[in-house]
Amino acid sequence: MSSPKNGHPSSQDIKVAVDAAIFTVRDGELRVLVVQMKKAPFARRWALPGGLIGDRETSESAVRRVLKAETGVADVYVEQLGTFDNPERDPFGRVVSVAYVALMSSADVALKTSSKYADVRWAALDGLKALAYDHSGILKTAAARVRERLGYSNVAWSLLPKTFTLAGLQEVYEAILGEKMDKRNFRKKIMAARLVVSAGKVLVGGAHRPAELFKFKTRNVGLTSR
Amino acid sequence: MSSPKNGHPSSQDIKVAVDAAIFTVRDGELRVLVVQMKKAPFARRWALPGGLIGDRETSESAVRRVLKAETGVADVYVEQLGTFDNPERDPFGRVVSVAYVALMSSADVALKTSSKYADVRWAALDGLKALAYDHSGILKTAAARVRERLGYSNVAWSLLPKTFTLAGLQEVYEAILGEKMDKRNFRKKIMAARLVVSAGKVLVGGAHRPAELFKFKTRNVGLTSR
DNA sequence: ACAAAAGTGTTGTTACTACACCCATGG
DNA sequence: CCATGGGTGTAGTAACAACACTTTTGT
Repeated sequence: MSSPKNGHPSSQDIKVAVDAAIFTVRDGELRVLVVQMKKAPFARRWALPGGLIGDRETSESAVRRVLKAETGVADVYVEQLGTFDNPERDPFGRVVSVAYVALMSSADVALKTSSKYADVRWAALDGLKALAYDHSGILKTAAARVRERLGYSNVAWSLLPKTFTLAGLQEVYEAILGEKMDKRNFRKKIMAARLVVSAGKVLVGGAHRPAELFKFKTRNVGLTSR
Repeated sequence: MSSPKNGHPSSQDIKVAVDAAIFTVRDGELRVLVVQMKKAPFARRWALPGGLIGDRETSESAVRRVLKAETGVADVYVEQLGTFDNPERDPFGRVVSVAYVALMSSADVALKTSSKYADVRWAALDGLKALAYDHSGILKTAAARVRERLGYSNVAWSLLPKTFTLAGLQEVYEAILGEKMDKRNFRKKIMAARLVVSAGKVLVGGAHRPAELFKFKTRNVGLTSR
């Protein structure tokens, strides 16, 4: 059960936080938003953004608050990843963290370094040194979750503008999965999944044959069966 | 991040609990362990077992502690399901609950009604009225997770004795998935998954042709690719 | 000999992989 | 007319679903 019978023993002294692994695709690769810590013992170390949740706030709204604060973007895909609660994970005291995964288009985001952090950036996953707290572990789990979701859903909508070409969509898939795909097979699979429909327009301005533009049927996250 | 820079604001007043959806297969159907509450406002209502986590304890060890207390069984499959944190979920105060799924063989369990609860039982999933707190929602998510896991892993090990017949294994699958399967296809699939190997013995005492006994190659949970 | 559960193969369908050429446009 | 990326089909293979009879034992 969630609580003892009558009132709660006030003995427990645990804080509840959220951490967010916010992904985007940039320069053809999957990147994650990391922030640079100011204070010891993590000064100059990179970490995932996060913060304590409010007394009357869900963890999901706390994540959206953090997201908004770090990126200014609101309409993104957010999914709970899991709760990390090693008692030693935070040197300042007992904090359990509910971790989330988010996906967003980096196009419309101008990262603004808040006073809270020394720096903010979109970092490639490899070449990222040990993060503060247990964030390296969270990040690893988060990246696996994104790859897993991609196949069976339309989560890619939050990484793309409203209309996009199939080649653009394929680039996103390739960036996230880290492998090249066959163009014909990719298009067949996407069409078979029926998540996407023609926008009835073509992309102009390319120096070559114009590409047909598509849009997602829905921006709600739909898991395709299974 | 998990914490503000220096020490944590003592303002936050949230408790952290665990809840466990403990499943077994009994009489050919999937059942869940529920406990009956004693005190208002949930007196006589059923709920999932759970409790607050200790200051120096992980949520997983808290769940194993609860499991041991309610069933006496220790060696079971346990998996984190997710964290439920609606601020209104607990009328006694703000409690976020880390929910877990567990699977166990009900054969070797004698449920003992602890003084903590009015009653304890293995309940079929349908015909279960609204549970206390938000436990109906947790249970629904938990059942979906078990069905999802079953296909891609050997989690069934914790539902079966050390050696078992393929017919017995199939009954477990049918109970969990709620559908009949074809015997030949089932056996092919199980053999192809290579999670199971002959124990070199046969089941005696049946009034008919003896069945070959099998065992899992490993009791660690192995996800079969994908 | 019969009742009861154990065990076993084949066929069709569907999903995925590999692979190469013509098309439409801008310059 | 050429350079560039857009767009298309087919054949082989692997995974899954449907389906019925023979075998082994106890009584």
